[in-house]
Amino acid sequence: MRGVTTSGRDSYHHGDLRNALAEAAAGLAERGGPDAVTIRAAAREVGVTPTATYRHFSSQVDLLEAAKDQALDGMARAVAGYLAQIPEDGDPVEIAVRRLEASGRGYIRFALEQPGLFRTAFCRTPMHEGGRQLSEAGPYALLSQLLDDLVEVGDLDPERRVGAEAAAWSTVHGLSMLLIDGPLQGLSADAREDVIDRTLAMVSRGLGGGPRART
Amino acid sequence: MRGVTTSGRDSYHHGDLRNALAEAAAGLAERGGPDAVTIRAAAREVGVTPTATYRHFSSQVDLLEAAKDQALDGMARAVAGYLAQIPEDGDPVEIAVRRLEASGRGYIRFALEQPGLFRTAFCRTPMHEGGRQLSEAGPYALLSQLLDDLVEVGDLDPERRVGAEAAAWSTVHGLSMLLIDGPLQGLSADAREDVIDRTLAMVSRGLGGGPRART
DNA sequence: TGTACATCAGTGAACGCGCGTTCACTGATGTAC
DNA sequence: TGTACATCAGTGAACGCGCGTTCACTGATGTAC
Repeated sequence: MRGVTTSGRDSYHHGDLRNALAEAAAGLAERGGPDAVTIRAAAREVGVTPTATYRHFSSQVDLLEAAKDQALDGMARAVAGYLAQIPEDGDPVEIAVRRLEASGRGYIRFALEQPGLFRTAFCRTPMHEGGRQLSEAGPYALLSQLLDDLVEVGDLDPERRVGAEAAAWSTVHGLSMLLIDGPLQGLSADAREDVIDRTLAMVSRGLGGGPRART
Repeated sequence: MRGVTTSGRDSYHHGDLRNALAEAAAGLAERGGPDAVTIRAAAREVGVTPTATYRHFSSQVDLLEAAKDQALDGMARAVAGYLAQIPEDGDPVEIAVRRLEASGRGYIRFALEQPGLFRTAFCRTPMHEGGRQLSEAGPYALLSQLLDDLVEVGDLDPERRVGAEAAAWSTVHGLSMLLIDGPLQGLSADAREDVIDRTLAMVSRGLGGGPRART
């Protein structure tokens, strides 16, 4: 019955189980964080036997990593969204500074709006063997570009450019953590915005220290 | 046999079970993070029935919170240790700046040396009802004091003093996370030290922006 | 100093749960001829 | 176009695990008289 159409969705063969499971895993992560991503729960959600999962994922860790990927994608989208709001014309220095700030803001916003996904994106995973994930990661590359722009535009001293990714990322990441799980949890919306503004300003100042810092 | 002495350690009555369990919980956290803190494991470690735990802790969460407290204590000690190394005499500005830096360094060191405890100190706990933990926490109070000192000494503009706790803490906390669980995991010891130095310098600059920043 | 008894701090067995994973299987699909 | 058969993607039952928690209990402790 009704197994006739729509690419075999409810026939014996699912047709797209891997993606369906990955999305279910992301949904579980969104609602309950990394701990909620279990094979049985994902299978349940899709309406399939737990065993079926093993046709597409080698283990629970494998499934969790799929959820993690989805979470990272979501974060990248959020950051890109904020970045896109910055007008492209005007003073190049201001643009570069505002773009960096916008990316940080997008990062933090994502953490606040999707804490489950955020936690999943950064949850521990049984070691990938070989830490080659440093410069390859999307967010890292984007941040690098933004900082390069800052140098090119003259707001960031090249000598201070080294390791600036880590410094900027640390602040924004740490603030996200403290806001969603840590001692900054209970802040009112207003207080939160203020803290975010001030913290991002500190990064701009501490990194650039260019002309704008003296305004 | 040998149940005669030593404050009844191996008699039927343990004598100090609560503390023993709390310490066992901390040990579990040290080795395996917050997830390793279970009632059964703690009881096993102490050599006691799981049920006995319920004489001293109302639930697993209660026990986990004890481990969390121990972890926070350990962190406070680590920070205090670094702080104590800064000489008390000399240029007041430099002292204040170096003290802030030392506290950050102690924080990060603790995270690197005791990742299990660090994760436990900041793990999620089923809500304490009423977020009054903001200004009461030991680390927060200490940080506040250090920043006040910075203002008093003239290196930190009072206007920038507001919310500076969050900014400084965020950076140091975020860097810790990225170093132990995140994309900065694979760094060599040297690279790690460099990143720490540069990140702490960014904070000093971004916060103070006082005379030292122009050296 | 001795005894009766309340209280306290443990034991031991058992429950139900959800989990990851394995196994032998069966229904659906697609391909060679 | 039709049929035989290999392959693939699921099912269903079962395993063993460690967990949190409850229950009725018992041995040890300390206190009143």
